[in-house]
Amino acid sequence: MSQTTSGRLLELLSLLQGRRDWPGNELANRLEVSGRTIRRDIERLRQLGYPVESITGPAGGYRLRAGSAMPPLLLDDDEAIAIAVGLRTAARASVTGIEETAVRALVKLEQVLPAHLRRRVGALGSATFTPPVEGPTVNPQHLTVIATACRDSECLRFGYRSRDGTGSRREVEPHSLVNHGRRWYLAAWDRRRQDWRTFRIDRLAAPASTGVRFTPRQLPAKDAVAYVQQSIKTAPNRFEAVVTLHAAAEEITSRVPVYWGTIEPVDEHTCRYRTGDDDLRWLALRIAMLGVDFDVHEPPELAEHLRALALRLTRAAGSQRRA
Amino acid sequence: MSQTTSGRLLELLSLLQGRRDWPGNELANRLEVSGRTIRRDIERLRQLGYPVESITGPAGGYRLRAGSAMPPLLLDDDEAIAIAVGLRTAARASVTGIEETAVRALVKLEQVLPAHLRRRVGALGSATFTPPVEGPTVNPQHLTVIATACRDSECLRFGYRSRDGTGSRREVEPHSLVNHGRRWYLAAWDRRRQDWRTFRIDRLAAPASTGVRFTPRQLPAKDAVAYVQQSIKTAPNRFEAVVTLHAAAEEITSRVPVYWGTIEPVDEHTCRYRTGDDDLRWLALRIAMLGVDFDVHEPPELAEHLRALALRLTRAAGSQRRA
DNA sequence: CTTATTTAGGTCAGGATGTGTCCTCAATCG
DNA sequence: CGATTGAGGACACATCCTGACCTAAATAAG
Repeated sequence: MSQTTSGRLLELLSLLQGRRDWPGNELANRLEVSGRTIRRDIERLRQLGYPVESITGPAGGYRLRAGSAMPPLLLDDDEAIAIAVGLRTAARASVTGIEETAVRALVKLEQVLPAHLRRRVGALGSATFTPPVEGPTVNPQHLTVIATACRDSECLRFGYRSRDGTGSRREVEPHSLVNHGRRWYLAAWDRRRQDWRTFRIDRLAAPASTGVRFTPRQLPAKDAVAYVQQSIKTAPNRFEAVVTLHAAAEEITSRVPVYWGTIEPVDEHTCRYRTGDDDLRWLALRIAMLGVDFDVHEPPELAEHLRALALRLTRAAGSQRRA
Repeated sequence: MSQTTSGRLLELLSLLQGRRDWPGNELANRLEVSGRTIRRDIERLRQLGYPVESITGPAGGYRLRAGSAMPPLLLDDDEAIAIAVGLRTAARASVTGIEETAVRALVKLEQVLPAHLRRRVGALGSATFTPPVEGPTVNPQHLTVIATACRDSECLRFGYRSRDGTGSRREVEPHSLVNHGRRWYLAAWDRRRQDWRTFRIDRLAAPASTGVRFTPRQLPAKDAVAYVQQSIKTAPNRFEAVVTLHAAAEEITSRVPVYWGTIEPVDEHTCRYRTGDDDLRWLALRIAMLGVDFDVHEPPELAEHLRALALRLTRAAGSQRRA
């Protein structure tokens, strides 16, 4: 029984996080120490920078307030799972600009996530929402494997399906994981080809750390984001749409995430919308979902697709018995 | 300088969570203690149940492994934000079955989230994805306020817009927050009406804790979920759709989350899909997104809406210069 | 194989620290 | 006003923590 006091401090923190108000003597009973020690422990927490409020009088007690720094979070199993799942979706979101941080936090969490919880997260992850019309999806498992390898400078091996469909096995020294547009990219040094490459995460299969350490190289660019940008600027989406929306620009902008394209006002009641995607169905739906009238200028395939879709809807509606 | 050792233990844990491998003497430098003390601290962590692996020899060091219980998570600012945002989306998801836990974790986190971080989360939250055609959205801020009040047995005050559109101010003793279908409900004792009520979270405005404590009452049902179910079973969706899909049932089931309706096979190439929503546009899109041919049986409004949509799409496609 | 590096851990001495008991004060609620 | 609850000083005692020093074992590189 040596570090009872450190352990007790953590337990105390955990109790304070789990409920708002704790009378001192209840804490004393739980932790099996005298009330005086509890007061001293509270003082210790305060000195560590975690503000504990206290209320005197009957119905008084202690309460952990928000301070200026994050205290250690003490989570139970379910909460840890919820956080893991939440971070996975946040990492996948490609909306908020925190995807990379989410992955970093996920790496930190997964490193210490007990095995039985990891299994539960995995089970939930697969049951999780699969968008009906999906663009190629990034596997959050892959993200963490890759981010971990980046963080720890360990070589990675994976299969890769390049743009033209040919497959290959790669062995790389991963540099950074970058979220750009709605996609994830890995900037890495390809060991066989002896050169820098970027890989789209949704195109790679079964990434695994080889366990081999490497000494990080200097990326031939200002930073990873810049590098990825310059590597992919030549290869944007398969379809680039230009449409005129019959609605005010302001009305639309609030509803379209920036990464989904750009809105320019034309006049008070119309605006121009540019957006791209590899998948026509997805592209069409995105525009249709806006719920306003519009005209398609580019590309011809989109118009084609819309006509087909319209036909399908008309047929579906027409098949109803009542006119 | 008294509780240097507890503080140092936390710091050590934080370092070990932030990177994989740490040579002992680097830790010693960082924490400004001797190597012997580091070894002792590591031993302490192990005795607290946090498995620290060690590798001897050159290029050796310490490494925090996953154990059988969650260690305290030590997060930096950005990570805390990512987690908060992730939990918010997880709470809103209504897909995975972990929404309630996500809210609980969120409450725990928000209780200790420093003010400046809270502001950043708020900013991100508002910038966050707003679905183009949205059902009534639940404000995650409301969720945490309500969940906190439930946890701490504090009275709540809020405005409520009932089904028929009339508004009222309520003061309640919150009992539980329940996620059901795609919606959130609050089961609570209405103080003015002296009776139990359920409230749809997306219908209430500006919930705030009054600070008044109450002693929890017994809910007149097995549990909160049961209570909410029995209260709402009379009032499902505004529109209930029945359609026949021209695709195999298996193909569809994998792509439709259960709460979005039921699929029954009809024959090898067709199946019946039942789903409901308050919003026709949303309902229509959900079916259209499946990307298969279909026939609408119910309701007539849906057929109407589809025809209108089809017309819009045809016009949009036709307006292109090239045929 | 040898050597250098790194963790493991025993021992010791001296100072620092944690704990319970006892006490007085201050704040708050009914 | 009285009961309850936190704040915190004082003291004595046991415990613990730390750094210094030492030896052993594992491992990677030459």
